[in-house]
This record gives sequence, C-alpha cells and structure tokens, in this order.
Amino acid sequence: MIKGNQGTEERIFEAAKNVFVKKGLNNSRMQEIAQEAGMNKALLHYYYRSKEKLFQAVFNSVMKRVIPPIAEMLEKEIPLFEKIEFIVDRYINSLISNPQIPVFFIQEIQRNPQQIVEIIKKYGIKPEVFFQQIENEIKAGNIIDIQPQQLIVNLLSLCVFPFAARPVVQGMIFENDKKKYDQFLFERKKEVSKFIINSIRKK
Amino acid sequence: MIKGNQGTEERIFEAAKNVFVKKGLNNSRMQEIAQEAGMNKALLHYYYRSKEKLFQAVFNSVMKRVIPPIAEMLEKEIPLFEKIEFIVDRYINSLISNPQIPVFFIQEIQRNPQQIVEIIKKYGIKPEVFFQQIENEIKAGNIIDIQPQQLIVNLLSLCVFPFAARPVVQGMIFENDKKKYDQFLFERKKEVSKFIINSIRKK
DNA sequence: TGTAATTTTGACCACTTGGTTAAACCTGTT
DNA sequence: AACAGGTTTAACCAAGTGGTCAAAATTACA
Repeated sequence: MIKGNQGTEERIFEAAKNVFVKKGLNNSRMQEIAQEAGMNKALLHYYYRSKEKLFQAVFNSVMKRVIPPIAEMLEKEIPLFEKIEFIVDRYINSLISNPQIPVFFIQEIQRNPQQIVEIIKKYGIKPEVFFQQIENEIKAGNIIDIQPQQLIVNLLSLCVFPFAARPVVQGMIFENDKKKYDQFLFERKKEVSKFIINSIRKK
Repeated sequence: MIKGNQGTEERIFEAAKNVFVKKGLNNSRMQEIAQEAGMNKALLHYYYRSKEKLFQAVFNSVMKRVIPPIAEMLEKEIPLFEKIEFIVDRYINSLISNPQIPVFFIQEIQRNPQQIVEIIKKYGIKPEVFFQQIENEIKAGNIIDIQPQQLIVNLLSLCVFPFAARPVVQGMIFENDKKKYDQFLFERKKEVSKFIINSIRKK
C-alpha cells in the first residue's frame, strides 16, 4: 500500500542528514533542509516536531551506522597485530567515505558529551575486551609495556585527526593539492598500522 | 595619561576571547560578551565595529600566541629524537593550559580554511626545515624509511586529538573521571614521544 | 462520486540577534 | 562655570530564525 506521502519522511531525513553533517546543528537552517528536500518548511515540523528532534534522529542514525562496526572489530578474536591492521584499514576506509563525520562528532561532543557516551555504550562498544587482549600480550612478552588506554587513544588519534584538521594540513604541507592529500590518506591505511606495530613490537 | 576608557578595549577583548574560545563564533552572543565584560553591548561595536572584526582580532591573537613557539621548535637545531621529545612535551603542556584551543581551531578551520593557512605561514611555520632533518636521518640510517609528512601528522594527531575528543574518551574509558583523564594527559607528555621514537628508531 | 482524513502549503508570529542612534555622561580645558 | 571631546548607555531597528495555523490539495474509502 503506497501511502500519500511517498517517502516524504525519508526525504526529509536524507536532506537533514546532508545539511546537518556538513554544517553542524547551529549552522543549519530548517529552511535550507526543506529546500534540499524540495518541500515546504512546515512539513519538517509536521513529521519531526522540532529541529532538535530532527537532529537527534539524524545523529542517532549516524551513530548507529558508525559505532557497531567498530564494536565488532574490537571484540573480534584474532591476534593483536592483525587486529590493529584490520581496524586501522577499515576505520580509515570508512572515514574516507564519510570525511565530514569527525568534525560533526567533535562539534556535537562539545554540545552534549554525556549523551554521546551513552549512545556509544548502547550500541555496544566495550573497550575492556580489547584492553584485556593488550594486557595479555604484554604479559606474554609479545609487546612492550604500555597502558592499554594510551595505545587505543593513539590508534584513534592517528586515524581520525587527519580528517578533522584536513584543510590546514593540506594547506600547510601539501600545497593545498587535494589529490595529494587523498593519496596521503589512502597510504595511511597501511602506514598507521605499521607505525603502531613498529612501536609496540618487542625486539 | 589615563584616558576615560581605562582599558575598556582590553576588557572587551578579554571577554570576547573567553566566550569565543569556549563557544566558537556561531554560538557566542555579543550580548554575552558585553555581560562578561560588564558593559553595554553598543560598546563592543564602538570599539570593534562588528562581531566578525572582534572575532578576527581574538583569533589572530590566539594564533599569534600559539604558532610562533611551534615554528621555533620545528627549526631548532638539535638532534631529531631530542626535538621530538621537546616538541611533544611543550606542545601537550601548552594544550593542558589551553584545552579548548583544538576545538576552537577545528571549528574555525571549517569556516575559513585558507585564511588559517595564510596566518600560520605569516607567523613563520616552515615545515620544510623539519622535513629536511627527517630525510637526513633516514639517509644516515638512523631511523626507518618514512614519509616526513606521515611522521609530522602522526605527531600532531597524537598530541591534539585527545583534547578535541576528551568528553567521549573520558566517558568511554575513564569512567568520566576528570582526574584520571588529567593524569592520562600528563603522562602522554612522555608516552607520545616514547611511542613515536620507538616506532621510527632503527634497530 | 462524495466525503472524511491526511498531507502540503503560504502566510504569519514571537523571539533572538547583530547592529544603529540620539541622548546622557564624564573629563579635561579655558 | 561653560564648553568640547570622546565615551557610555538605553531604546530601537531590520533581518533571520524556529515554529504555528488555517486553508488548500491530495488521498483513502464508503
């Protein structure tokens, strides 16, 4: 049964996602989202009540798409070095496909930190499993002594930061050459895991 | 000669810096800045014409305080490993004193990327000097083969990201314990340089 | 086909915000 | 004391904002 509204709600949602992710909550206008969806502004309120509600819907959906794969990777039962290579490769790959996500997150983090933590935990990331694996490897003498927290933050930093700071880094050390920076990011899929493993492997 | 305005302009500037750095341009209100400075809103326009001009004044000042020390460190003529230790320690220290700066920058980066690159170059950061030093060490066989760009972005990532993502990381892996996270950041002053040098040192 | 229910629209509202202005207020000078 | 300069203020304005509403258009259904 095709209802009268042939995907109106979905069109609003997609338009909102585009605009919100690109500009963040405070720089996005309801009017702009309506235009992007090709309809009247009042419809956004008809379907989603308020800007805040619409934003929450978008934000939850983005989290739901981004977090579970990470959770799954962290808990996968494969050797540590393999796992690091796997996570870095997949994570950077997904950031290459969605390069605005880090800034979108960082902005929302400031606005509402606790909510994000709760969503992340809801979708199942339990860093303790990964921590345990790291500690086991340390005890087994396979990697150097390092705080698991330091290691995982290092991994995150190395993956995410180049996307958040792209405009400046690209301007400073890549003569603003977009292709060069894309290539740079592509190579990081291997470089970052090499860098990490090099650092923690026991000689 | 003490004029009638006993530092009014400076008080505006300080108030604006506080508010802008904490909330970013778009979430800051002129009224709020006026309140913080304890004066009438019209005075902000009397001294700085517009919100944008006031923001530029603040932004330039912050850049002027943050960039030159980095430029100086990058060009200092000391051995590479020492330099890495020096930069990481000083940089993280300065971020501990000004933890909102990374988010402030990342937000402004999106708004006006090219302007930032120009300011940075104006204040004298020339990464080429550092790149040359890295390439020399590679040729001399002291460190492994690595793209200088990858290395410097790794260094930046490891220093800056934990401040930008603090609320989430603190919530996820430090049970939202502020003191634990402060301690974590403090330890990174040594951990990050160890991590980097471990990775690039030739065995 | 006629009617009720739902969806869509344009006009509108209340409020916020950056910015302006004319008048009041110093403060130093004569 | 009176004047002249810059400084400070309260009141105001225009534009933009999220949100509302009644009427129009469309769809579902008897």
